[in-house]
Amino acid sequence: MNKNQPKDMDKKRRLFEAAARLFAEKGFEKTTVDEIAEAAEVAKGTVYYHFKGKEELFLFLVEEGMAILMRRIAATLKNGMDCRVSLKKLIQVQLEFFAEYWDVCRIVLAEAWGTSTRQEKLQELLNEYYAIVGRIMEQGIRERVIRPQDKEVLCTALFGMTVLVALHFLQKSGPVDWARIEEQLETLFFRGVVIDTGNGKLL
Amino acid sequence: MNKNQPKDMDKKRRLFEAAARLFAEKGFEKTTVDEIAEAAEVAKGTVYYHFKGKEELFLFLVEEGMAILMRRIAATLKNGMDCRVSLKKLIQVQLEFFAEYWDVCRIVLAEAWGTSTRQEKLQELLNEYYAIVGRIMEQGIRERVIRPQDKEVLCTALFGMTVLVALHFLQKSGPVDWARIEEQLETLFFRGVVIDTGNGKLL
Amino acid sequence: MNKNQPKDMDKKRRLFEAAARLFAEKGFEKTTVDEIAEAAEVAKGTVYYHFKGKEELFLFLVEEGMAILMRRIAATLKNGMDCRVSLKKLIQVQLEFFAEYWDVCRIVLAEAWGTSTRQEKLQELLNEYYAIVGRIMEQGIRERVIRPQDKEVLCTALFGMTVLVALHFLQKSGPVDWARIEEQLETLFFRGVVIDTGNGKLL
Amino acid sequence: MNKNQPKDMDKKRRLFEAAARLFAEKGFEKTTVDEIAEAAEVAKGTVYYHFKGKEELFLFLVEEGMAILMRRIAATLKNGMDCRVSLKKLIQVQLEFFAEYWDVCRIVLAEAWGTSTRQEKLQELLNEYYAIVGRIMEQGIRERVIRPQDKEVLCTALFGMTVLVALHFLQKSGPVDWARIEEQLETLFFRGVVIDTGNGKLL
DNA sequence: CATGAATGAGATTTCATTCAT
DNA sequence: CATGAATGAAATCTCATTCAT
Repeated sequence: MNKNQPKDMDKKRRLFEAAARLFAEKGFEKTTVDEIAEAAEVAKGTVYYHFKGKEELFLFLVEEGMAILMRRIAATLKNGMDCRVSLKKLIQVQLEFFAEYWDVCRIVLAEAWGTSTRQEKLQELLNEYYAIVGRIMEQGIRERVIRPQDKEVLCTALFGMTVLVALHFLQKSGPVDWARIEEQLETLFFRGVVIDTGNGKLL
Repeated sequence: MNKNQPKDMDKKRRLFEAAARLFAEKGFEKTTVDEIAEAAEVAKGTVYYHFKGKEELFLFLVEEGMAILMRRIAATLKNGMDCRVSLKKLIQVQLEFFAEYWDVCRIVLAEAWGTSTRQEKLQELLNEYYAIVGRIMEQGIRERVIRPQDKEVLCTALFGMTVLVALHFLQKSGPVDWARIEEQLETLFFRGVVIDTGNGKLL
Repeated sequence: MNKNQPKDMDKKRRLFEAAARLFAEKGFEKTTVDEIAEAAEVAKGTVYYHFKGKEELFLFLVEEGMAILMRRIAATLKNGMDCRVSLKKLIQVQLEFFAEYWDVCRIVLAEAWGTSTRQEKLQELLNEYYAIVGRIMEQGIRERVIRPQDKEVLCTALFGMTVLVALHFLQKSGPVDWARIEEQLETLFFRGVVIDTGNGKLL
Repeated sequence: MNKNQPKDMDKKRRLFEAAARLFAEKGFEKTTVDEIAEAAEVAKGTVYYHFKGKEELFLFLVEEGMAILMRRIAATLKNGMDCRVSLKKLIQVQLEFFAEYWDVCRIVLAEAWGTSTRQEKLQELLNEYYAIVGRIMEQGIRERVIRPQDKEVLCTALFGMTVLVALHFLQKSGPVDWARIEEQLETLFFRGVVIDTGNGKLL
């Protein structure tokens, strides 16, 4: 038995990847355990050997994904950083993550909006994320760099624009110019869409 | 023969309303046809008399919802309107719609991110919406009111921030101060988060 | 209201024809009342206006068909006819009938072999037919023209060969040379397949 | 681990046997999957574990049945056999098979006359059978033992008489004298019904 | 470690028939 | 005469989970 053949390679990882792809493509409910096992090229029983059930596999998936995002954010943000730099880097890290973990991202978007246990868990994970971003916003407002506004609006708006833009471009086939998108999102989030007339009036 | 008695009210409509409520409350998959029939106070067979199946009922729902949004947008935007006013009203109509048709929106949001046939239909509807918003952006850019940027980024970003903010607040129980949210989104989208220092530099 | 338009023409007859075609194509159970009504271009309720139910429509169909066959046979056979002529004419009439009422014929073949009420009724009709043919055979045996054999075997064998041959050629597309088939069946039934060696031995 | 206990006996085989019995007793449509599962002493889900659905179970059944008939025919016919012996044995094997597999035969007979996909499969199997019989007829005609006639007429006529006679007697309750029927069918097929007058004239 | 046959609760769907108009 | 919306009993099928090997 050659343990180095792809077939022998970590069945748990294969399950993880197959599940991520399928949940993203068809949603949690429409994806069957049979399909996951088949896509991962393991027997159905193996799913239940590694995970307590479909639900646990799902949570494992999402938690892993969010943990990765969190680690990346933590690695990027330094104490004492200018909040504008923090936000700039945050957008950058987010776009990178969304592009790399497209599947996890779609899963979160698709499954976060109900009231089941699973969905509450997702909300929790999102809230953890909002907490981090919220602290940056607070700092900015304290330092009078950011317009004093409702933190929750700012966090969810930033997340919403970033994630939907990323998803939109990933759904289209063809190469994506991430640098350009990042720059435009940054400008949009920092300065808005309206060209400054210099007279302080928007309209 | 009083056609206005609740019991005489079009059973199809009753089904529509029951389904919208239940799908939003519990999601498409978790809602059973039995429940829909019971909530609509019709026999189970009646669901299949009016709709080819659960799936078709769902699509009917989503199309109706999007049609309502489109009609509201069309009724609000006038030719020759300043594009800033148009955008302002767009945000307003969207938030209103999200709040009023939370249930349908949640369905759309939860089902729009995959790649199956059902989801393609939703993508199509979203693209129609983007087309309308895109025209406003183009006008603004032409009139040098809006910073020249990628239309697609602007449209999806606007939709993303609006929808995720709305969803976030609707998820939390308790009353929502929509006027405040609307104002903040407007400010954010028009002027960005960074306080203008007057010297033209962001950082 | 022009009563002469095809659409207004005898709805009962239209139902009859649609049902015959559909029962023959798909069998009794697989054919739905909706389909019959649609094919006949009448409302579903109309089926129940003219017939007590699906079962009755079926029986009406088969009885009509068998009655036609019986009438044709009665019109062809004369008292005092040579039994060989009778049998010749019987084969002829049968082939004609099978070709003309292919549908009814397929229905009988497909639905006669169970134990439900419907199928017992069919058996009854077949037995009426066998009775007539049986009388010819009896006469032939009495007159020492026909080899004395079990009447039931002779009747069912004659019916079996005629109906399956007819069906086989009707199922193939393209024109059928009925005269040739009739002649061959006659030879086969009268003289068998083996060429007479004149020495009285078959083998 | 005694594999020979009835309970250990392949559940797929138990399903097969239960289905064959029930389909023949009550017909395909009237037999429910619940009944089949109950008769086979397995859970309903087990039916769907082994077969894609009721339809597939049915086809599996018919194919098995036809395969048995084909094997029996192949085992009986030897190369170089006199074609009269071949035909004699063919009738014998067919009658034996019809008597033994009455249930499967009834299914085939009841379902073979339509034009749907299911029925096309049956037509295919019948054509295979006709091909074998056809070769015997050809041989006989070449050897001037069989009256030169349309092969198709001979094959379908032989099948038709055999099957309808068998069915007729199986339908009646009570014991059947198969030897007598076989002998009569043989005489009929070989020599026809008319007593040879020696003068070469039929009429 | 891993398997896959087996399960059964519960879902979706079908369809002959009824009935008010 | 004819309709077609409505019904509900009964059917088919799905699928997460278990468990003996």
